[in-house]
Amino acid sequence: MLKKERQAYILHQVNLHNKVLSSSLCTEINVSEDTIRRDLQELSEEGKVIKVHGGALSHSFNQVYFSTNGVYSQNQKKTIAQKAIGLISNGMFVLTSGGTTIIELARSLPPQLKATFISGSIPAILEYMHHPNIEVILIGDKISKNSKITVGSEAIAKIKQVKADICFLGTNAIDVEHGITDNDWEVVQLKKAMIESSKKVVCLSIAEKINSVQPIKVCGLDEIDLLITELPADDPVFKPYLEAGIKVA
Amino acid sequence: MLKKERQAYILHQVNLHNKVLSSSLCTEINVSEDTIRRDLQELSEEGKVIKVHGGALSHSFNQVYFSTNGVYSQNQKKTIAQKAIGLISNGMFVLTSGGTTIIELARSLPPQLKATFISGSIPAILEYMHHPNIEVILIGDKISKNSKITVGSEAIAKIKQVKADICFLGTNAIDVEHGITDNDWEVVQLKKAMIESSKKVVCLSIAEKINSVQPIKVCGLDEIDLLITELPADDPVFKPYLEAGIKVA
DNA sequence: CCGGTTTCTGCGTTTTTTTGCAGGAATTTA
DNA sequence: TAAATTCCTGCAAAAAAACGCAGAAACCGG
Repeated sequence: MLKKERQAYILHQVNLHNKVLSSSLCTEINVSEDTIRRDLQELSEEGKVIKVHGGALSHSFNQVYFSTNGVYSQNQKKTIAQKAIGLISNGMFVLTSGGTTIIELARSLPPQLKATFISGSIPAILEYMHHPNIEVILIGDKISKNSKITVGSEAIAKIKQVKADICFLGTNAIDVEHGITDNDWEVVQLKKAMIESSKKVVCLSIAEKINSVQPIKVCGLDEIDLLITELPADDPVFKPYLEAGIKVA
Repeated sequence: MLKKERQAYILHQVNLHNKVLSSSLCTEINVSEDTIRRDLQELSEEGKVIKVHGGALSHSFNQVYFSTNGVYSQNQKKTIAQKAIGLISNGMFVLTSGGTTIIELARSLPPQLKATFISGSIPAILEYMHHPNIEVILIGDKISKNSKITVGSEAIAKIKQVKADICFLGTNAIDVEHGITDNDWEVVQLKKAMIESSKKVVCLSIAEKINSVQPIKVCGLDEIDLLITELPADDPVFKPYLEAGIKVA
């Protein structure tokens, strides 16, 4: 096998699988590891692949996972926020949890919207406060420094006193079988209370979190009215969710 | 699994869920905890994640909102804050109002201090949250956008449930004859409640505000235990206050 | 076709990287 | 305060990479 041929094969494999192992290449092509290493070296110098210890990665792999993009998935979150805003109308009482998607929602609220937002999330509250026409109700209690949200029985009791028109939950993991799950016990208690206190429950989740599971259960899918992601509602990934009776937007 | 691959997975998880536990990662990827720790170490050195005890946090989520606004008369307020800090000891329950002097106090708290701070002021809460050892209790209710503090009957009711060791009031105006006065009716109600709920009441005020009057009365001098300004305690301006039975520091 | 040169490849050795492990220190939690 | 985690340091084994070298193959001008 010619050198050029070999390198073409390697390149092909890298682009196909986003990664190659030197060890598997040298058994596939039946050459020594040194040869493979030299090939990878050259391809790397030409910028065709990214050489790493044990093999090589495609350039796209690096772009996807190590993007210097400041805020992760911000564009997706903006899309989600826009869809969510369509559900809010003047005069509504809106309960929200915390999380970066909720922050994006808070930032994207149209200035002329007049509504009342209720939350215990400090970052979310900060955004709501900047809005000219929104009334902000803060849920008080002990602050969890991790999640930057008020947690505890007082907070839950306060939430239970409310009857909100709609509740937006930033979602950490959603799965057909396990429903909504999360990783912070206290935050889960809050979310449960929020769900109980709202006429309509909307989950905001970037598509990547779909079909993932976290240790603590928030609620089953049956308690969710609407799931919002950045994908179009007819994406095949939603089929099992639609069958479970959940609406998708 | 290649090292880069592993790190990409970790980064992905962190950005997705805002936090990861070393323990869960090492079972997911099936490597030792040391390896995970080393990966987190590297990613943290590259600024991709924030390493914490037991795992890592996403950088975007941990972003702190710094109110870098140039504080008026900052040096005087720093002096006041230092004097005030001397009154706080470990284990205390501390009630604070809002205002820039209080913010300065919050920023100057020594890191090893362990105490519980209770407030409805959003800027103050932000500062308390940055402190490693302080428990923060947030007073909830409607937020007044003007004063960035929660106001209303719920907030007052919550304050009345507390019995704090000490209460720090940012003071807008103090006068021998009229006592403490302010210009926001709702904030005044809060301060009154705070005074009632505290064993000891301390007024923080820059000297400029001494002998000035505002429209709404908070309380008379007799309800104040201590007045702190940036001036030395024996400054002649305090003479009438000392005669009125108030202590000055 | 031929001698000389260049390039390529594989092998042995040395060096570097990676990973897991044991202990003791530090931190968190009850 | 005591127990349990988690963290750090040094170390050793395994894997991979780098290096030097030599034989083989290809190339090339005459």
